[in-house]
Amino acid sequence: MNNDFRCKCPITSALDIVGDKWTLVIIKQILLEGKKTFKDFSDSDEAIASNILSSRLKMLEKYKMIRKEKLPHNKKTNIYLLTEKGLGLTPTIVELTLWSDGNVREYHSSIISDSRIEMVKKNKEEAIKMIVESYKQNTGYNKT
Amino acid sequence: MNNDFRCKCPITSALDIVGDKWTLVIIKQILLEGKKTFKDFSDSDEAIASNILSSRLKMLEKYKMIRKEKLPHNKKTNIYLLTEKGLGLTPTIVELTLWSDGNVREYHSSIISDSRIEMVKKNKEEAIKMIVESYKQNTGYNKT
DNA sequence: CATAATTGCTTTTGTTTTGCAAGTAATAAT
DNA sequence: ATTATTACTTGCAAAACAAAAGCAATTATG
Repeated sequence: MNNDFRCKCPITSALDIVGDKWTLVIIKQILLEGKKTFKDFSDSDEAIASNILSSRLKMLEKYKMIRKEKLPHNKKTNIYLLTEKGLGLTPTIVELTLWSDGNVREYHSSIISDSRIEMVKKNKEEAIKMIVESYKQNTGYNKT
Repeated sequence: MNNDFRCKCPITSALDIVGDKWTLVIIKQILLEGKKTFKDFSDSDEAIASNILSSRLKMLEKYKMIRKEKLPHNKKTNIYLLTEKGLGLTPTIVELTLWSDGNVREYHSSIISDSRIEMVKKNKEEAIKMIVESYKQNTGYNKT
């Protein structure tokens, strides 16, 4: 596990886990787009390949950022849920959204603006809390 | 340029630019560690390979997140400075730091804690402003 | 209840990106 | 004038990624 990390810097170490093209996209999809099954992720706009999705989900489980569950009467479909650790990335995702909104659009004019962004601009702290609460509500969140 | 982006989601588009192992590390080094030359980055703890460093610096320039300058009496050494766009990632970097501090240390016990983290925990908004101001002060920041 | 469809993967086969080592041209220091 | 430094580039091996196909288990359908 220690070899997953380049050095002792906290930022670099965070990026050793979430610093790639897909990890935060998957977390975003769970947190903000209600996605929760392998199929949900596969079908997304971002079109992640299934082998990469599989490896990322395993990594996210390894670091306890998500947990895998089944629904009572379905032995097949896996439900991937964010843990507190995973939910802890909400502020990072919110800040990335704001940065993108202000700085990336000029390079990519068709970026769409989530309606929640206005809420975030008005009261960031509150918006983050609401996003997390809303996620917990929608998933019947209970365990860590 | 349009092909640099996977889809219309702002978060995914942000990650199309900064979503990799190195980009935010370089920005962190400039913002928080006073690094500014090719050599500074090469010599860092993270030990980035020079070809990757070179390609990342070009990409960061392309997206106007950094600019390249020379000092008056040195025709050789390039000085890489953050633009407003680059500085705009300060909140994201701060949030990543906080997340790492709280959630990654258990997997990597030798992570060190920047002294500024306490300041950030006390007053996030203020701390972000101070980090940006401090950077501008130290570099004699004037252009965009 | 037999068959078809779906889900959650794994495997295979390229292609692209990364990492390491070495090399180089220009400038600066001795 | 020679040596060292800086900012790269090049070449090659290794790792990661991507697209497509395959497959086993489960679930839905006629």
